[in-house]
Amino acid sequence: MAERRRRATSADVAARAGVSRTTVSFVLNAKADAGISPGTRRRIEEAARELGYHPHGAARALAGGTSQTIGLVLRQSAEQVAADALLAETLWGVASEARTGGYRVLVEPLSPDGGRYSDLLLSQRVDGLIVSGPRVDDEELVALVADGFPIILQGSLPDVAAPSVDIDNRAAARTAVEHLIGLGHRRIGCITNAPLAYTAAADRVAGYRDAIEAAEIGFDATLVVEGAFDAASGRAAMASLLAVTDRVTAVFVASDIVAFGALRALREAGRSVPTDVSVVGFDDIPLARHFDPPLTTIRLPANALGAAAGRALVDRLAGRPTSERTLLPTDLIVRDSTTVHRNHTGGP
Amino acid sequence: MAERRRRATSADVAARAGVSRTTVSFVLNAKADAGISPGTRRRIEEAARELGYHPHGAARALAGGTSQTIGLVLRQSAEQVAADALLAETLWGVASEARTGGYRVLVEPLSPDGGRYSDLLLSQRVDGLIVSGPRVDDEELVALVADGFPIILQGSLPDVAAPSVDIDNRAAARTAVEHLIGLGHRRIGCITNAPLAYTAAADRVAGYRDAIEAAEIGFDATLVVEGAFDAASGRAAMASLLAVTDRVTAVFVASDIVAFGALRALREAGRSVPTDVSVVGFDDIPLARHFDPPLTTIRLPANALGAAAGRALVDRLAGRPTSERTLLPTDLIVRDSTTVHRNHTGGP
DNA sequence: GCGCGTTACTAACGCGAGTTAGCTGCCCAG
DNA sequence: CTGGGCAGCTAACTCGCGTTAGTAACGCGC
Repeated sequence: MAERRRRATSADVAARAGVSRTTVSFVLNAKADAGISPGTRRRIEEAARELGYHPHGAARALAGGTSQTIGLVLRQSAEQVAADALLAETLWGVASEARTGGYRVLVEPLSPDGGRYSDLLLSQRVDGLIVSGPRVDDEELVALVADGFPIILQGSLPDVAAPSVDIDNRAAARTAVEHLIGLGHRRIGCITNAPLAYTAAADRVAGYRDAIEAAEIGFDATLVVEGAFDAASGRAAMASLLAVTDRVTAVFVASDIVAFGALRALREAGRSVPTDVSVVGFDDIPLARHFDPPLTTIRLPANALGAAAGRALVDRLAGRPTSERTLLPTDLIVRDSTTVHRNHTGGP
Repeated sequence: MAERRRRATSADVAARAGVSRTTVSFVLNAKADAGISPGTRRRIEEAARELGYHPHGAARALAGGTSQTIGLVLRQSAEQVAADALLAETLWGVASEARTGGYRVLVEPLSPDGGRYSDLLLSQRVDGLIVSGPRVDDEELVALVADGFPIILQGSLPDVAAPSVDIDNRAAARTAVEHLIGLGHRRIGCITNAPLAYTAAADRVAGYRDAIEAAEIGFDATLVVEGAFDAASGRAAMASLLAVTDRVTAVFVASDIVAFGALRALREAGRSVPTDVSVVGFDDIPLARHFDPPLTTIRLPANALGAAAGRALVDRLAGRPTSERTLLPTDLIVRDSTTVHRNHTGGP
């Protein structure tokens, strides 16, 4: 294996250009206030290029007091990660926005139970944190926020004084269900994306209920069944929903992946979609448009969500004002899994 | 916002414990060779706890010469990332293995065309790199490897002298196609997972060809159609395959996601799976078992792949010997999308 | 009572940068 | 001829920690 030659330091550059280290630092960091003659500037830049000089990150972090790195904490279990079709896209959004702000991204995947992450911040390895999928029982998070550390929440968490970036789950769910109601459906089931301890899941059910009650249909708790991240849970939930009542003509499933399982259960029960039962999903994963039938769903802007979180953190670190709560818009994407209720006679 | 009090340094701990900074360093880094009395040790540990001392990462990196961070370069476009259902799982594997080795993971998503990453290494922000999805035309990579930097390739790249971790795409593809041949199929199509410039895609086609030729069926280039990462490409590829010939009784699709599109095209053409056409996929994404019909496919151990790459890099950084080429095993998962050829009379 | 080996620690340097305070020469006004 | 101001640069300190070389105290054998 080739032995690497020692890295060039700023002192080497200074020596080669015949100036002091200070001047090198001024030139390479574009300090405008110090008057440097064009000739000197050129000599230094040339020397740096010839030596292949790259400033040492740690040294810079130590002297400058900033690591130019942000942390992304993924508070999800391994299974949730595997099931989360949009996580990579969100990560991409965070990273690209971070990069334009001059930051790198350190990723810390952490199961909800295991492991602390405060050390990242306390050891100054990162300048700030984006916490994805925060849970209410996370007292570590609460403590860090109380200490004034720069933290952005990706997802919702009431009673925590940190800026958050999210979609309006409740309103989006309501829109989805109103779509079904508009098609004449009255017996509408709901399958959650996750246990209700997750605020996103609870919010989506709340949106479902909003729509139901606004239409004066009457909320029926037996029509709400819990799913849990994956298609298998959706299949089971749909089966149990069909066991309780065979009168639902539409179902709102708060996750496309869970909905995929629900579609399978409907197929197995001999119900055709959308003829017998209309289905609306949530997320608009890339595969949703190729479901059988193509799934009507709510588009969740994963990349934009990551980008917004990244930008919020970068802004905060730069001392720029940050909005406390950013809600990104969602869209209802109507495809072929929903249709008018058979006995529906149409609008007014 | 609460103003944070200044971090405690090791000097603070030393002062509080009534010893020198050196002793603090010895105790907290568990240097066994320096004899420290139990009493002193206890005093120091207590002082550190009371002050909430956390060693400064950058200072430690500067003094110790190692950042305890590894970089993960994702050489994929944004669309590829969105379509890659297993990326998050791989990331998880890398991170967890890195953590047990005392490393953190810095993620650098980079479109194939845009942006350099050598700076990460040259500025010593990371101690080593895992490059996922390397391309042959990556001269930056070649240069870094030639300079002896610790780099692990996730994926295959002939002629680059860096250890790599991958699956045996060719053998796995061959297994998949042999499964079809064993069921009596003779006219077998192939839809790639990506353009053939990608080694993984080329290897899988090679495996397809191996099986075809070993069975003395005769390789027919018109039966090989290119897919490109997503379901839409699979749909188009399948449609064009059906346009060329309606005599294929089976298709090997080198990606589950592409296969999902292919299934759709078959449905639209009125062909039922597996009765009219058998389909084998590749990857075993979580949704594959819920496809209609549940997809026979090759399981790609995504998490293990990430873990193996992480471990290889950690080993290499620790100076332990590393195998040049790690090939992880794959399994054929037989589900319901494949069945015996209609006119097949059975085995010997 | 001297030499020698432990035991238990510390002084001081180095890592590679950013940054502050100040120094040197030169030009020009007075 | 002197003083002031500015352009252009540098000496020296700082960040927080790891580490080498070395010191002081103590016990012990003879």
